[in-house]
Amino acid sequence: MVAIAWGMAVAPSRGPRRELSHEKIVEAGIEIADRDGLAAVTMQRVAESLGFTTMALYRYVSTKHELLDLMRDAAIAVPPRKKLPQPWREALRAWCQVMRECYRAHPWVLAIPRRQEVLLMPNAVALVDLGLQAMAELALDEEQKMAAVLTLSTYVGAMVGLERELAVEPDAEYTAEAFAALGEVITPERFPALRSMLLAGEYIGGPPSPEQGLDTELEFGLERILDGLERLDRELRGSS
Amino acid sequence: MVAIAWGMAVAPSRGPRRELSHEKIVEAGIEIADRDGLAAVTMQRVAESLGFTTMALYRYVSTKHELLDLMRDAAIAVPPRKKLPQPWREALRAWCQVMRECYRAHPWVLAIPRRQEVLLMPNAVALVDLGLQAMAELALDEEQKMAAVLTLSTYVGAMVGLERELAVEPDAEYTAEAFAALGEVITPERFPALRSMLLAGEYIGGPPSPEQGLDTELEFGLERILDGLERLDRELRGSS
DNA sequence: ACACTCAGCGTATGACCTACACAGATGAGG
DNA sequence: CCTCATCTGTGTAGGTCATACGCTGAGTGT
Repeated sequence: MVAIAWGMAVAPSRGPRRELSHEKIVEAGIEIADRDGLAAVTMQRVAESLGFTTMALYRYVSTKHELLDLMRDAAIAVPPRKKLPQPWREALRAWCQVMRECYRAHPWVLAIPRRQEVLLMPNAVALVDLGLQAMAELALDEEQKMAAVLTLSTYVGAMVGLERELAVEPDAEYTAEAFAALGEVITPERFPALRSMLLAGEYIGGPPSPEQGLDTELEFGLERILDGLERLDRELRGSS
Repeated sequence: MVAIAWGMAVAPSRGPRRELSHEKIVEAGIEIADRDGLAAVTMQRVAESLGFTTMALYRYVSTKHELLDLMRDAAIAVPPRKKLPQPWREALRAWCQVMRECYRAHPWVLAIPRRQEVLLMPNAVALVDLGLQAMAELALDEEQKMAAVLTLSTYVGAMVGLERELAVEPDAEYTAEAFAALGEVITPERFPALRSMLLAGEYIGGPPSPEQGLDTELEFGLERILDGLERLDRELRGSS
């Protein structure tokens, strides 16, 4: 499966000529997911959008989940030879921006459960590499850099994921009246810290978020993490 | 649905006595999810584990997803009157620890797609409140505190979620040999930063992770975020 | 030329969620 | 105390999915 993603799958030479290809199938799947969401990606629908029967797909893909994995990796492709700005802080911001754009363009990616192999697929690897490049000038050791890459990518993915999940439909129960009604159960003694904020409408996904997603919040967390990395970098330099 | 979670659902007084209850159903669902994973939670199986027919559940829950939402909120209950240590940094660490334990005890929680309403359910609210309590002494304003709560909870959830996803089964393709084979496609010019680390086995989920999950990495990111908050706090105090 | 291999198709099976109608229980109002 | 609207749990049935299996015919290495 990793082999397929790297384009190393060996096409058999014996039988009839293949009319489909991994690329076509993956592309069709992505198109459907982009338009109608991951739930609409059904073996049937992918096949018929290509003009084939459902079972034809199984000559190329051993399981639906394998198709999804391939779709993910294809969807998170980084623009090749992407140049990162300087200094490292700007580079990491740009890197996070790349991921954010990927996820915003293909939000369904974040709903696909991950297995270990996906970490070895080409675009996942490329993304990690780019993150490491961004941190080239930092004084962290390799293990720390890898942990930082993981932290940032996980964080960005999770925030965009949350944003999309919450945005699926403005919920009928998530209104000002509902907030007010909750004022009765959200008593000061049970929820000392939260009560005032909730009544003021200051709550997750409340204003100003509805329009702009969780952009402000994502930005906030991102800057904290970068600050944290900066401090670590300084400490490591200082002690050497 | 939010009403059900808050125990404010009005039981009708007209018909036959109810033999089931939301609590029993949710509990049965949790038990199955804990034992066999979220995929095993099927209306049929929940019902039969209680000795009823599938359709009986729909008198209490309008949709399977509603049951899952209720299960989540029930599963993330914080020990009541949980005391947080001092100072704020220790408090936030403890808060994250609480979440981590929740997610480790009920990993399936992280696989349930979230809708806006879930943010209004009692234990979700309690968790936010606890996070805010932990930050009481910080100089951040309310919006910043809320963003910090969101950042930390999202981050911890995502890391534990990733950990569980990757741990489902040690993948057959994720071995030392596979790494070596990838050495051929992971060329220095395409992946300048990564190559040496990959060959040294220093990669996400590689050693020392297999045994201990992503604990080290989670800890790393957490400390960076806390450092970032500390810096922001200092800046806000300094400029006042 | 032959035999083996493989592509795409049709059919079938077994989960699963959930809509709908039914029979009996139960309590509110006269 | 009677009556009837209301609600409970049940049985059935329909629709959607993933995918196993066997078939036909195409193309290739020997």
